Amino acid sequence: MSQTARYHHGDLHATLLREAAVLLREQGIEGLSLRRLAERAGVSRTAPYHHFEDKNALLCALAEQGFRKLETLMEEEDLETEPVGGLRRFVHAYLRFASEDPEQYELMFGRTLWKTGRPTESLTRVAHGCFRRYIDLMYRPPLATRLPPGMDPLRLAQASWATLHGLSRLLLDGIYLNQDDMEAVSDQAVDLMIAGLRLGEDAT
Amino acid sequence: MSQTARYHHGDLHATLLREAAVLLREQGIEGLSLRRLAERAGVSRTAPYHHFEDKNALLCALAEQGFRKLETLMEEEDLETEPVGGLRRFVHAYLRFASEDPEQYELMFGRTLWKTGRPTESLTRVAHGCFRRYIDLMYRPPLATRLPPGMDPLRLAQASWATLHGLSRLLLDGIYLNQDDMEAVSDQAVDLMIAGLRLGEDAT
DNA sequence: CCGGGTATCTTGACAGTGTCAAGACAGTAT
DNA sequence: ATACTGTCTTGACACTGTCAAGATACCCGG
Repeated sequence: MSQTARYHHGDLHATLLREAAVLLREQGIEGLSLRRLAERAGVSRTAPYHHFEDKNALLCALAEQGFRKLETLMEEEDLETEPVGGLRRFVHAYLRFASEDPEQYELMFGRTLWKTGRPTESLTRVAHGCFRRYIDLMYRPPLATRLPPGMDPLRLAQASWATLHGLSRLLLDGIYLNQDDMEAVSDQAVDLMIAGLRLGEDAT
Repeated sequence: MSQTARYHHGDLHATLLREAAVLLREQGIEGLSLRRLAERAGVSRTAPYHHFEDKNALLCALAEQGFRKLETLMEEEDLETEPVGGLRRFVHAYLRFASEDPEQYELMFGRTLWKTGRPTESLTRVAHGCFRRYIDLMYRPPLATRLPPGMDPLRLAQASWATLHGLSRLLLDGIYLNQDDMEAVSDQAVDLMIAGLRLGEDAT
């Protein structure tokens, strides 16, 4: 054994996930084929099928990792003491998350899994947990207590997430936004939210 | 000739575009293969290559059709006499456009063309014309004259389009929005814009 | 210690994809 | 009529995900 090629890989499951993440980042979703992945892991074409049911299942696991990262990112930001500044920093952090690994973001939110593919039960749970955490921001102080009367926190959460998501997509797909504009546009987006929240009236 | 299979199709170019649109709508981008399309047009696998350089070129032509439709849709809405109501109707019209032919919208704005593929010069021109028309809305009355001082119309246009786009994507990819929520969420989005524009102050 | 049983990994094969190369046919202009 | 050009065809290649069968290594009860 030792250096020589072993029949059993040892820790293929983890290796596959790790190498898949690299391949995804460097080559994009289109470049992430099971065969290339297997070759990279030093294993035959069909070996991955003993650790993941499907290509779909592997991609779901990969996306799940992404959502966990996003979740920790959301926990770091403290909106309690500084609502407006915290919101602004969160928006920037979200966009940075999307633009630092665009292909991962695409996988997490794209149609590959949610529309064309079949999202794992596990992925669905983690993703929904992420949304819920965001929505909760609107239901708890300091935001909840400052919403204009009659404004539904759920709807506001959905609309503002949509803005974040739309900015990310336009940027990542390279449609009519580039990285240089991003700073200014995202600040504008925050201003829209703040105005909608009428949040600037008693805090900075 | 007449009923019997002719060697020359006659109008393959137009037929391909027409059938491709049908196939796209019914089967989605993933289901739109050149071979199936050729079969549907009653022609051999490689015949399309005499009318379109590439699969990419064909998809670009298809997306271009979509942008033309979107452009006429934008011209129909009259913001001059009724800014707020017109804006609300425009938002609904945009989302209806996206949800009536989701696969077309995906093709128009998705990564298939803009990131993975190479957008045709012609497609780029039409798409940018569409953006420009939208941006112009912010630079001309009645909107331009009512923007809060210091607000950049370009940034506002980009941010608000991002919101529209994000709503569409979340809805179409079936992530955490469904058609039933859409009405309420889009109204919320309009409210955000209006608040940002401080538009409700002198008109309804 | 040893014999099964099981998890893991392999090769072979199949249907599907986009695309290139070479040849067959039809219409058009000289 | 002859040459030319645009159109369409068949054949082939490399690539994909996935299934079926067989080979190998490990583990656990006897």
